[in-house]
Amino acid sequence: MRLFKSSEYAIRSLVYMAVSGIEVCSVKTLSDALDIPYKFLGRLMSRLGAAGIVTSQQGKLGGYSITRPLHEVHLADIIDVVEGLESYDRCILGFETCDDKNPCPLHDQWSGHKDGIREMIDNVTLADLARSDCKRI
Amino acid sequence: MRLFKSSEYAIRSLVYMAVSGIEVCSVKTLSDALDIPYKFLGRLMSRLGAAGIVTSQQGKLGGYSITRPLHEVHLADIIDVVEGLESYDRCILGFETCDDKNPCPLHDQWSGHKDGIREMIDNVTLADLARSDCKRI
DNA sequence: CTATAATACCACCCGGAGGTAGCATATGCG
DNA sequence: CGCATATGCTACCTCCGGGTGGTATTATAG
Repeated sequence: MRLFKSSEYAIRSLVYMAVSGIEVCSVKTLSDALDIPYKFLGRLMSRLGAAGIVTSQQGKLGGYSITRPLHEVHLADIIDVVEGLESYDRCILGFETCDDKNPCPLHDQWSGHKDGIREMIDNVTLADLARSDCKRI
Repeated sequence: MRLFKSSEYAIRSLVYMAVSGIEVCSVKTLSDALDIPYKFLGRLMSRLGAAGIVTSQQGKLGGYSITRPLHEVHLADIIDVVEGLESYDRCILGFETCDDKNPCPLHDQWSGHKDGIREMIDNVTLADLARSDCKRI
C-alpha cells in the first residue's frame, strides 16, 4: 500500500519544479530543497529524462525541465517509469489469473479499491498537484 | 499496492483451514495444498501461533488450528502479525505528518482510498472469505 | 519403540530497493 | 583557454524479503 521511495522522490521533484516556476532546475537545487540524496536523485532524474518526462541540459546553468505541459503528465506516467505499474493491476493474493469470472477469495472486496487507485493515478496530473494549495513538497 | 508474500501465504493458509473443515491442519498439508514452501510456511505458522491467531499441537496427528471463531479473525489481525500495519496509515509521499490540516500534495486524492482499504482489512474476517463461493485458495 | 509433527536453532543464497563514491563528459562564462 | 558546474555512467555497498538446507529437540499416536 505504498509507493517506492523512488516514486515519492520523482513525484515530489516534479511537483517542486512545477510549483517553483524554475524553468531549468538542477539536481543540486532539488536535492537541497527536498532533502533527497544528491547522487540518487541524479540517477532518478536521468531515468525520467530517458523516458521523456523531463529534458536535460548539461553544463553550467544546466539542469532538468519538464518536457510536456503539466496537465499532460499523469501520475501513472511517472510511476510507470520509476517502479512499473504491475502491482496496480495485480491480484492482492498473488494469483496470476484473478477476475470477476475466476476470483480469489478477496477479489470482490479488493477490486473496487484497486480500480479506484488505478483511476486516480491515471487521471491526476502534475497540474492538479501544483494547483493544490499545500506548500509542503 | 500489494501485500507481502508472507501475508498472502498467511491469509491463504487460514482461509484453507477455514474452508476445508480440517480441525488440526499440518504444515505439510497446507504446503502441499497451496504450493507454499514448507520450511518458509513452518516459520510463518509459528509466528501466527506466537501471536495467538492459531494454536499448535505437537506430535503425530499434530498441526495448527484457528484459535478464535472465524468471524473474530480480521484481515488486519493477520497482516499486523506478518508485516505490520505501518504502511496502511502512512502518507503516500512519505511525510511523517500528513493530515487534513497539514496535507501533502496528494493527500486529498489519496486519503479516501487509504481509509477505504484500512476499513476493508479492519472489517473483513475469515468468515467472510470462507463464505465467498470461490474455490481457489 | 517408531514414525510423525511442531519447535528452535543455524548458515547460507538470491534479487531488488536504497544509497555512496569516483570518474568521464558537456558547457556557460570570465 | 580554463575553471566551475552540471549531467552521465559504472561499480560497489547495505538492508530486507523470500527461500533453502541442515540438525537437534520435544511431543504424541499407534
